Amino acid sequence: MTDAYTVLRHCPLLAGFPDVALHEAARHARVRSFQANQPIYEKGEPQSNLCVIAEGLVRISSVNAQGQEAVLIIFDQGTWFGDAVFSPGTGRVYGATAQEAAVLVEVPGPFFRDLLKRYPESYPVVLDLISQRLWSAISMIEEDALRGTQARIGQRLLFLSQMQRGGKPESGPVTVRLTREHIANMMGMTRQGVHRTLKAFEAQGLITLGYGRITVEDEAALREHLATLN
Amino acid sequence: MTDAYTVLRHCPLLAGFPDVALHEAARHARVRSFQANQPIYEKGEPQSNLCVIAEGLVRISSVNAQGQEAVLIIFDQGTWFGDAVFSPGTGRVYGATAQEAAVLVEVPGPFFRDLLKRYPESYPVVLDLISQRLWSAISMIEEDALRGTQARIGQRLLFLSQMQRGGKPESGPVTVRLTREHIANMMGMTRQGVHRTLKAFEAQGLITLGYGRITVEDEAALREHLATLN
DNA sequence: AGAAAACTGTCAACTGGTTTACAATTGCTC
DNA sequence: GAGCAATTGTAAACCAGTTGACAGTTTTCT
Repeated sequence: MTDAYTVLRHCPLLAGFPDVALHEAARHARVRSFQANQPIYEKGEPQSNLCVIAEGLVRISSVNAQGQEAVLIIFDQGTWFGDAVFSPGTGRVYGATAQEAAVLVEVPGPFFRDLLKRYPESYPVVLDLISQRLWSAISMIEEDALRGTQARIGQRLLFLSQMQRGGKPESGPVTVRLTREHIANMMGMTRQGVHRTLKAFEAQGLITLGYGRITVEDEAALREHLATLN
Repeated sequence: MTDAYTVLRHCPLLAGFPDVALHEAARHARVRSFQANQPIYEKGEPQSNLCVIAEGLVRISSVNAQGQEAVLIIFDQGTWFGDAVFSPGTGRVYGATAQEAAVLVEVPGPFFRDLLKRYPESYPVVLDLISQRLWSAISMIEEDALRGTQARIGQRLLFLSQMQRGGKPESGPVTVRLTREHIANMMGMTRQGVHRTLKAFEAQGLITLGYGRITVEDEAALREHLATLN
């Protein structure tokens, strides 16, 4: 099920393109597989491919000189990434790593930008989706500024569980396969600091903790709880 | 000097449009003046105008139920804002306020989106600039996660002073006209907490503090100092 | 000029998260 | 299935930043 055309066709970013265009893109695309924790690209690499996730999870992150990692976001099946796609010449700004085993469809940047020019009717969709990413980034900055750690961690869990569901309606528990340390790196906190909050959530029956995974038992209940605090 | 065409012509977002298009946009535009602290639009308003700053400073922010304000960014002369421009139908996501007395050129959203379709050669510039905003938002999230408060405050001061210069080369002190409280609201900190760091920077001769203003004496020196800590 | 409003400086008590350190568990590998 | 690496749980000392409170300063308004 890793037919390049099918994967591209289901990617929201490319929804504005006619089928001909996507078949052409599929011919120019390259399908690559990655093992868990294998790097996809590193900060600074000059490439500007558009990457669409056929399967698996991808972690976008930044590592500073002291070796601390900031996990910026985790993308799942069907979504796209590749930070230099629309600003050629800058090179990759952040690093991408396979969080779990993953299969990517990669469309060369120059080819993709050319395709956009040839099918300008696809631009509005692309603009809309990028603006939405901009807002969700800004809303994280907002939450960092206004809300306490409990609310921020809870919010992030909701975000991750929604991503896991892939947009499907809520129904029953959702398991997020991330270590406490990954969560901590997403929040700019320590593992121990995150632990305390998660344990509190678990005591309230909102989540269940396991080795390398966190299960959100009831998204609605968690959301409601978060609204009450801070 | 508030000729709508001239203002639009100097806005980087519109650099891809031919003169005819901008003259047309100018005819459809509305020029409005705002006093310091006057609201431009509030969160939730259904409009989607593109706002270009002819003069003054504009603060984009979000206020929560408890009345705390998160200052997300401050835009200056020549730049543009208006968060619903590219995703019509969502309404304003954040509020905009005149930080100082300001003059705006406002292009109606539906007209602007139509203009884009009629001049598709302008899309790449728009995409590039939006991606850049996305990255600068993400790099703030990254800094929040990885760096200590001193470095973050210093970095923000550099950002603000660069904005004040409007891209011109560094030369001599730059004064940022913001209160300590505004800085605190940008950092998600308290006025007192910010004060301590600023006082330390002043003691090192990196900045000078005044009523309602902060002067960065030497951007290079400040940048260098920030590199050493955290 | 005089008063009110906005902003700034400062300090002590408090507190939530970090740091440091170590033990217990889980899962993978040979 | 024994051994090892990765992950998790836990607790005390510590500390940076908040809270709350108040006095001093600068600006603005009348």
